[in-house]
Amino acid sequence: MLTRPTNNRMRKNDLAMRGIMLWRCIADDFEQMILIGKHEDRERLPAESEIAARYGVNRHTVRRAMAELAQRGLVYTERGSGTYVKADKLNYRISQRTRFSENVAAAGHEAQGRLQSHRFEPATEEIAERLKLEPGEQMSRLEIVRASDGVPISVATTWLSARRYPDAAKFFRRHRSITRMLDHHGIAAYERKWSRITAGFADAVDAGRLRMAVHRPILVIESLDITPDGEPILTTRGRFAADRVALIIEN
Amino acid sequence: MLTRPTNNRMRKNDLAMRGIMLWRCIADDFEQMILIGKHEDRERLPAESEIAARYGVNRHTVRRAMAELAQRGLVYTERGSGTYVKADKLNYRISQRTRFSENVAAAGHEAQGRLQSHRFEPATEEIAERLKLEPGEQMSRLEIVRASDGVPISVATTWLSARRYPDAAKFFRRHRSITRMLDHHGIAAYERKWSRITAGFADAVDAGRLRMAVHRPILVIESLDITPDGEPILTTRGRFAADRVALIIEN
DNA sequence: GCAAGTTGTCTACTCGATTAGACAAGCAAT
DNA sequence: ATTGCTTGTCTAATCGAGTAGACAACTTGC
Repeated sequence: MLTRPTNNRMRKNDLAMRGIMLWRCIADDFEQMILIGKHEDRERLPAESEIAARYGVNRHTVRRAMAELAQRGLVYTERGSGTYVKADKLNYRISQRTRFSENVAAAGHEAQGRLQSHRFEPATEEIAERLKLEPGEQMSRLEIVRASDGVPISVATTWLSARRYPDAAKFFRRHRSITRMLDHHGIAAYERKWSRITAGFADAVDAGRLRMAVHRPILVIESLDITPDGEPILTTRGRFAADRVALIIEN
Repeated sequence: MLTRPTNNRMRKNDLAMRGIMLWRCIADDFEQMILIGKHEDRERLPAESEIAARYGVNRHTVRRAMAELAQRGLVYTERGSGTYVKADKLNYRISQRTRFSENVAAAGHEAQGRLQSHRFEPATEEIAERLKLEPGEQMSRLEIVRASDGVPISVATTWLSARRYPDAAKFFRRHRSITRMLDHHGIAAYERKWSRITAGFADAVDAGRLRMAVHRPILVIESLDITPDGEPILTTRGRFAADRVALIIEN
């Protein structure tokens, strides 16, 4: 809550608040509350008109704040009913068969994937070693943003050999699926060899793509995918919005 | 500096910056730099036009930011010459004879004092013990904001016996000086018995009066003043903007 | 003294934030 | 089905942020 919710004339005299728009203050208040965990998942928030009265602002200002929170995936609105907290994290299972779309489908949502950028670059030592290639070999580097019901979940950088998979970007752009892109290159099945999980903070670029604030935490998953024969195919560095995902590992 | 100083069209798409005004971002950047100590005292900042070019904004927007910083006492402008960093802290000497006005005068500045509020309240045990009064005795409680050349330095709560000094508020309001207020009550001289120094953060009210951000540190000085005979006169709880003051104790 | 550079001030304009009010559309419970 | 409440949408108006340009007033170095 604002320091003085009922009086927004004082806000203008409050140094800390000057230069920050009303809707942003309100949005930040609710974001804080939700991320702190003060609300249940699917909990109904007060009506827009009530929030407006509580802050002493117009209802439209509250709507602006809620629109912001909705875009960040923190709440969702149902016309005629109310605005509800979306505090559930996507349970993202990391297994031998790890597929983004299947993880999202299992949660009852619809998955989207979008190729943000594609370029060729030589393999670093690190990547060459992972994929058993020569350092300096030309690689396809795909930057893919993945979302669940429109809410961005992760941004992943994927490297694969440009020689072996020359049309990776083209096929991914067409089918929006790594699985089908590999299918076009004659790889019918692939599985996860290993995953390495760390945590950090979103940089400006990732934060923008994930529609999250810069200071929020992310989960970083580096991984290697192989054919059933053990042949390395691709390696990925994924950054997951930690506020929206929980990783599940079952043994 | 902003993440992308040269391009402020991207700023609008940056989630973290949406709803925060341009001048506020620029002001925050410079405040950060100055408080971190990246600038010398009296160092000249780039010209307004150059800062504007660097951020890709209009010069007026920079002026708005600088006005903010000037009001917070972080910079000062000299017409025709430039804008300069004001990173020097007021050396506030705590001695047997501690006077705000004398400390400010010693630094070559002009002191101001303003009675923010005045009310009567019974003495707490703590205060009664300090002043050798009965708990519950009626006290005058003065809230005084003190400034140096217009920059707020401290806000102090002073308690003295309403019975012995019935016109404390009236005389202070007239002369804006504790010394002269006491003179009217027949106290020609007084001295500091003890001071107790702690640190903390400004609450919303103090932050507003000190024109500082809520999260900035303050020095808290509790003290007792007595007559040369050892008779307790008043006790004070002062909150000093730590960014603007250094306390000097010489033995 | 002069020229170059800097802050201070003014006007005019556009755009978005915010307010205000009204009504449509949809949900839920009686 | 009706009633009450809620979100969605629209219009109109005010105010401040930000842009643009010009000029005055002032400082500094030559």
